[in-house]
Amino acid sequence: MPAGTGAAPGRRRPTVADVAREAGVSVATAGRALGNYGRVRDDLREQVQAAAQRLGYSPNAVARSMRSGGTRSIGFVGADISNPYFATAMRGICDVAREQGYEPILANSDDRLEVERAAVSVLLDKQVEGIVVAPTSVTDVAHLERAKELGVPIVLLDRHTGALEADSVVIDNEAAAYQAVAHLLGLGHRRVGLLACVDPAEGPELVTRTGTGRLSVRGAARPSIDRIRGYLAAVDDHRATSSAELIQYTPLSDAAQAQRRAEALLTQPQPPTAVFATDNVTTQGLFMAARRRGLAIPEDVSLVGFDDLDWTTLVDPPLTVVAQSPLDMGRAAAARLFERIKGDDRPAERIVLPTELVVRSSTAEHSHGVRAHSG
Amino acid sequence: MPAGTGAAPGRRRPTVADVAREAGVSVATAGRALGNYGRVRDDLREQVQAAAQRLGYSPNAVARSMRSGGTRSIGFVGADISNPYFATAMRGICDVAREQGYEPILANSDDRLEVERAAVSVLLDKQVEGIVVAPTSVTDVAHLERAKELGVPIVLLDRHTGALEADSVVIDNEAAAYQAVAHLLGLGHRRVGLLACVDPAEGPELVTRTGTGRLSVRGAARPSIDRIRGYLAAVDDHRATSSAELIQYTPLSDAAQAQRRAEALLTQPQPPTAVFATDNVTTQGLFMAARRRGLAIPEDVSLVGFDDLDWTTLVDPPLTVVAQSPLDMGRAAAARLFERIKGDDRPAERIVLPTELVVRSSTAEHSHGVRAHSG
DNA sequence: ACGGCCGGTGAGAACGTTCTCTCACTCCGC
DNA sequence: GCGGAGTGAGAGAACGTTCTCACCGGCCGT
Repeated sequence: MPAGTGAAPGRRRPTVADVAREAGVSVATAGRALGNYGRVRDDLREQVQAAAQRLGYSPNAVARSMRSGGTRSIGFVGADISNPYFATAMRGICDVAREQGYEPILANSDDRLEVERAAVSVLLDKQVEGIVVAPTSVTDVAHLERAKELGVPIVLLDRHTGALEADSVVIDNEAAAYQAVAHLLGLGHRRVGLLACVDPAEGPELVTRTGTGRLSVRGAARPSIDRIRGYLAAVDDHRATSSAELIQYTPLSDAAQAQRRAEALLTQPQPPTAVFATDNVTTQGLFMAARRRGLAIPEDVSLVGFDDLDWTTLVDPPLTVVAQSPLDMGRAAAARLFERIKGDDRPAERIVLPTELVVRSSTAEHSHGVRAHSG
Repeated sequence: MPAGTGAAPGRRRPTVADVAREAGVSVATAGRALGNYGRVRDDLREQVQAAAQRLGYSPNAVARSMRSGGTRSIGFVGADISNPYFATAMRGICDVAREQGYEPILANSDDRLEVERAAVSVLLDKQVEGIVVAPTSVTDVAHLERAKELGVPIVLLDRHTGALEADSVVIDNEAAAYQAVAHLLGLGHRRVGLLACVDPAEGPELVTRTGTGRLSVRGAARPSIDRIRGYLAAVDDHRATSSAELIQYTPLSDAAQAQRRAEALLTQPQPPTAVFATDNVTTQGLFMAARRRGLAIPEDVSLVGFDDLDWTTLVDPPLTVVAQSPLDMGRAAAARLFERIKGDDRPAERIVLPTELVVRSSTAEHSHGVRAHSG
């Protein structure tokens, strides 16, 4: 028999029609037997399945999607998959998707709005059934609105926005930052620095002094902004030093730049005795800057970082950090997405996952600092 | 005008037929105007495009794929996207794919063959045009063979196999390991330990003593096996101590287990004075084990790790490592894949990317060791 | 015994796009 | 003025699957 498992590359895939012919039944019956829908006599079913086996038939998911509308694909749009935060979140999304029999399509936005827009557009054209997105902008959400209009549910990861009626999976960034900074202030530090992950051009405009002399931060609920807000609130509540010189800004995903900004922060005339970094890149930059400047941690300067990557316990001293779980966040986002895909139409929900301040050895009492303010 | 940008969620997407009706032309003409094929009169083209704009038309990629056969999707199957190696490789793949107008679909295999098989099968059903895979097995490749038969090119990442005629992007694992171990031996170490990433049940069976009294490793060209081979060759060439007690095995992606094995290695009666770890997980376990046991690096024990993750320069002392570039490997794999997709049918090629031994401060001369063997 | 019901089958439509084929019309040269 | 070439539009097929519908036979109830 010449037909069979020959290895001609690019051979046309057998179709239901081929199987039907081989089994001597109609296309409809073959379809029913293979697709497990409708009713087929048992002997015929086996006959069809045997024929399918012989021909090495497997269904064409594209044709199936075309007919039935469902692609069993979802999309994930994040800034950068090589960032451990997104990589781990993606892992969580993949796991849940696989349980549901779905495959995720990945797109990097590099935190650029036009790239994100294009990515979402392509995903919609590919008829994904839902999208998890860590949005670049929390104001410019027309492309996400369009997805919703087309009936494609959106779940926001890491960032929440009031501009879009969509589920989101976030942490309480303000509270987490507040807790971290309050920890430092509780140790007696009065000059606490901040290394924030915001475009440097944008930063100084965001933080302004109000009429009452306090610093405040404008802007929508991006994680870094909320973390700045938490920092300012803690400093304010504890009547610690509030000064623009204690704040440095650095763009996302630029470790070298983060380190330079950190060095600037640490080497000013009246340097902070403790610093809080708002994400894993700035944390790394901060640690390296302290190292390079020969500062002893925590004797010369206390450090609190963000994200509990595994290297934080490998360094000396182990770092005090705010820990979140991107794996759980990815899982939760995907789980919520599948509820929506299955037709859940409750009002949009904001799912807030817990963070934990993990106190290690990079923070200590400020020995020669101002005494706690007397009442 | 009631029709327009109403926000009824789940509204049917407009099709070419809708646009044609709106523009008052035939479906064929609308298709030509929108798809930029065939010839259309300029005024009609503009008319159609205006109608499309009005209706918010965008093409259904599934239907397009169905008709034309190309899905503009590729697949990537790796053990675990949350592993920095795979995450970075995926980034490289994504970048090249985007340049080509393709989207990658991601699947984790967890290094389990049956999961990998299922993933490849689903990808094929989804009609991906090519697959990059970091295969779990280098012998059981029937599922990859099937892809090739269907005309879907395969590029192997990280692992090469003679069992399949397919391009591969790898590093020279044996040479890299040899270089690392030779570096240690050159520093005067005679008892060099190995922490290898192989299933512990499998490990002892792989490494056996030959008739000439040498240790040798069986098995196909998996990275860890080749690295063991490089280790053995270096030890052998330099007539250093070759002993089963100097080798410990640990399964993939289990940092805790890796640490335990590393401690066992370091605390035996006659411990090694230097250790080589074969991948990033074992490197981390090794470092932590040395730390926990209070061993000074490099005074008490020299360490060489694998993979230059950013934490290797954050720890004290900075680690000597074998560096590879998963980003470049991902890029190269994707680039090769697209050549294949475009019809390149040259014989399969093995693309070997360079590695670099980055000497930092975790390795030093063995001070009180045995003198170099006299001739 | 006959009508209706039901399990089981086949023919064919439908999904939305691309592509082939046909045909009408225009313009040019002879 | 007429034929041929060339341009551009429309009708319809095709991709592979699922689903609707019609049909056919047997069985049951009356």
